[in-house]
Amino acid sequence: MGRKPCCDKIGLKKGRWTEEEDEILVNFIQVHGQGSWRSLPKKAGLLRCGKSCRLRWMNYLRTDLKRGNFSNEEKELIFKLHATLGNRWSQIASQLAGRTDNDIKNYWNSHLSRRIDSYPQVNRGRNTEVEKVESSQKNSEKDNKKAQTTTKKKKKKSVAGKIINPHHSFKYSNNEEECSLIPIPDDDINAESEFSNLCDEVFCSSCDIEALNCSFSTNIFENTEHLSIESNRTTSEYSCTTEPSTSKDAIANVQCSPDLSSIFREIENLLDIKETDAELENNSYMIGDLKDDSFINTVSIQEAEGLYGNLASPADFLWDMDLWYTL
DNA sequence: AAACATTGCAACCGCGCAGCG
DNA sequence: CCGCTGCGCGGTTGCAATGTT
Repeated sequence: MGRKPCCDKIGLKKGRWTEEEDEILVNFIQVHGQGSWRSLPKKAGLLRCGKSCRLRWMNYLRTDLKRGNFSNEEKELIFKLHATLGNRWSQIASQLAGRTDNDIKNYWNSHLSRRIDSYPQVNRGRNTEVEKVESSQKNSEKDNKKAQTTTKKKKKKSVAGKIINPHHSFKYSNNEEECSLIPIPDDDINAESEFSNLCDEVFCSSCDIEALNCSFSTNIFENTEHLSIESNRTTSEYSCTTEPSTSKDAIANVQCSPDLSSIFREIENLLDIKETDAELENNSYMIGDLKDDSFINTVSIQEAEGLYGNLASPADFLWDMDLWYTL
């Protein structure tokens, strides 16, 4: 026996709500209050399903709802909460006054997700393994396209000064610099958690002793004396190769914290441009447009830092780490 | 100007869960 | 403990608005 429908759908209206229907619903709830959605339509005289009434009220007619564009503070909070909560939209919505889960879900799907496709997949709620694989495949396709465009760009210049975080490996990997490696203790290895396997003992041979903070998903350190790291800014993945070796065998693709890419995307967001190529130069992020290869803008490091102040979660901590550098 | 493609968002659908008898 | 009911959630769809060719 199948599940009983939530209401008798025969003769019920579907689709967009009219002003008259809205008025009837609002008036009824103002007099009788919320609750008993199943019986509400009949009592109120609406030819709608109870669920439809509830949805209309919760997502649109409630007086405490905030309309209009999401502020930068709200966007930042959504990023932050999504990193820890995944697609638990109702929980995210509970942290944003006046925003509904549907609002946030829609905004995420249409605006934000495409900007952070490459973020590490942390606690993604009820997503299945199949969905994760599919998502990963989609991202790869996008990244491939983007990579094809990016290769047309001129090679990046080196950055003056030291950067003590994955920026540096990113920058130097383009120049095929090597990083020497100090093995991390066994008890630091925990394959269960992407972030718990945090290695803070990777030293870059080309920039004295400064830590590169990367989170590795697999133990790639055993019997490895040298490690060369290539970073893909678009995917936030670091592909590692051992050195010396007869050939540069890729031994692992490791996921790293959202590095510069997260900042770049935020900048893209702020400047309302769709696809950029950005680099750190002269104490500013240089923003170029991939479409016509033209220079667009610079954003100071202080401005970029300001985007990510007072962050607390593990993921955000790593974002913060991305901003550690000395010049 | 028309046809087609893309985007944004309101609304729908099905499932899981909690409460209750 | 079991089945029923209603609610809430997250995924998906449909369509109007907007952009592009």
